[in-house]
Amino acid sequence: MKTARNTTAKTAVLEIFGKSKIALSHTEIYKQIEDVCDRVTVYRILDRLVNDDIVHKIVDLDGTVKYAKCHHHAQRVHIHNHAHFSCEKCLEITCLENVKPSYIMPHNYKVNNINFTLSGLCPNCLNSNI
Amino acid sequence: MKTARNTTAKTAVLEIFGKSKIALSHTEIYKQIEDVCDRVTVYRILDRLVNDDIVHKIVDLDGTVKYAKCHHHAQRVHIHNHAHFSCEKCLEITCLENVKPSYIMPHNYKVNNINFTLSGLCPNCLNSNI
DNA sequence: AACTAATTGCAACATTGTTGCGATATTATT
DNA sequence: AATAATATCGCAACAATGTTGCAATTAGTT
Ligand SMILES: [Zn+2]
Ligand SMILES: [Zn+2]
Ligand SMILES: [Zn+2]
Ligand SMILES: [Zn+2]
Repeated sequence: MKTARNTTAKTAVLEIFGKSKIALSHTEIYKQIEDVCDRVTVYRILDRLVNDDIVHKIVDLDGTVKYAKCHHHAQRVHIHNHAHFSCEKCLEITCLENVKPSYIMPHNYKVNNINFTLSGLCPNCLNSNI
Repeated sequence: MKTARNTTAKTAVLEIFGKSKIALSHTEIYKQIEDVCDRVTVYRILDRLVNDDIVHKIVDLDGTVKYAKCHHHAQRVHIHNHAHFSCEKCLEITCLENVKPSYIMPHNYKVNNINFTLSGLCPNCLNSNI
């Protein structure tokens, strides 16, 4: 049993997540705190935050990896089965916490987790497109 | 208008896709034909096959990129909106051509494409698990 | 203050994918 | 069959992203 520590770098990363409404990549996070710590440290902090269920990892349609803070509501059990929206124009990824797909699976598969990502135009880009 | 050519390398790649029931990564393909052509050639062939709608690109939950042959049925319009299954044990990715999710989106989003990937145990690994 | 273990920095490495360019091979044309 | 046009290839070099080992640092505890 290891006890997590509150380090300067970890605090900086959490502050960035607190300010952001969208999902962020390792590079985007690192650029904001390159004077605080090393690249590798950011990777390791993100790993730990994912393991501790404080942040979840999202893989975009093109393979880009991003991270977003989890919203734990009042639920005891915390599962990241919500959908994500990937804007083709501004490339932002947003959590769609309330969008949950329904589907019918063939037999003989055991589904443990799902990943549902939609792409297109986000509200911002849709409006500026008129 | 450029006319595609049938080269040795392209034929080799298509043969591999013909034999495989599951999606394949660039590396998996290249390993089978490294005496035929260069790594870069495999990348370029895959790009072209995707553009020509002969193969489709799949990004796994962990960011792994794979490719699978398209099944064009009798439909005129060809859209890759089917789901994929990613086995957590054998790591194989399978196309679930008939699984299509239904969902409700918030307003102000324009959805152009969806990516729906389920993970868990495939029929093979489920049986060998008993 | 001293101790313990989590965390960090750095360097080195691995994997995956891209680009430029001269050489080669395929296809259509004569 | 020879020629011409150009799609494709090989190679080398580069870029982006992520990982690992290990010694040094630092946070939390006693
Ligand atoms: Zn947008
Ligand atoms: Zn999310
Ligand atoms: Zn399996
Ligand atoms: Zn598929």
